[in-house]
Amino acid sequence: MKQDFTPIECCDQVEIHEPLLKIVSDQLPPEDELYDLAELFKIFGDSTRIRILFVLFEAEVCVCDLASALNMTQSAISHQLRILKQSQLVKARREGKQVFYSLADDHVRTIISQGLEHVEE
Amino acid sequence: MKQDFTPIECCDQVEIHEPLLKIVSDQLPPEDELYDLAELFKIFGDSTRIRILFVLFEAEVCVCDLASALNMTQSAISHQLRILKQSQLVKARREGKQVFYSLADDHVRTIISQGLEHVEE
DNA sequence: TGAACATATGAACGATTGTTCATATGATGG
DNA sequence: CCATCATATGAACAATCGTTCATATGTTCA
Repeated sequence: MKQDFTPIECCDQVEIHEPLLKIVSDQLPPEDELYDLAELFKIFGDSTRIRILFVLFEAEVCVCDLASALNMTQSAISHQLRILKQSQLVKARREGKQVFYSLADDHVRTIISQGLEHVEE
Repeated sequence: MKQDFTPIECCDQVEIHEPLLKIVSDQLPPEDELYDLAELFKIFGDSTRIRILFVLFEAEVCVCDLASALNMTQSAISHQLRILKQSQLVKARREGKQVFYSLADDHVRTIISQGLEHVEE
């Protein structure tokens, strides 16, 4: 998005180009919403985080169990949990020394299962 | 995913840990499916590609019009279209000098609108 | 209070990503 | 065939990302 906006006709086809620009400006969600949307999908775009979410589909789990279940270091899991929490996909509850994580809401399930459908074709 | 798997009890809580490992191995999709899933979401995790898809929600559009509508260089758009096409999210149709792109199927719409719902809260 | 355990976090590193620039490929019309 | 337009692509670069390592914070129990 470096280039300045210039309403130049493209492809020498003024009659296609003009209504297109109108459609785009009418239908495109605002810039910050598009950014947030991309940001959300970016979270799902890592298989460690996906695996964490799949475990949380089944149960509320502490960091240490997540690490051992997914066979990764506590640190790596903790870093990823922070990202998931910041994006409101996951919530944390402390119980003594341990912190238990669970899904923040059910959108996550829906989004991921839609993705799975596409992948499984 | 560097660490070797060792079935060590975690958090000194054998009674929690054991069934968890079972759940994980029973419910977790196979490794390659999780990878594909993450790979799919990675595609949506860029606002340029999201914007391209939003335009394609409305119409079949040639590269050059996409570039001017989204105010980006033809090269940048073309690179991104290649990624979208490789992931089967978009298909291409040549008509003379121009190449028109459109959505490959309707999963894309569903996935993105699910994402939007989450973001708009 | 101090040792032991669970979790969080900052810095550093290699790996991946998106854009730009230059150029190649492909199609059309003269 | 050649010039021109539309698109594709490879190399290069800065920016971002995920993991590791070392260490800090927070909690429990003796």
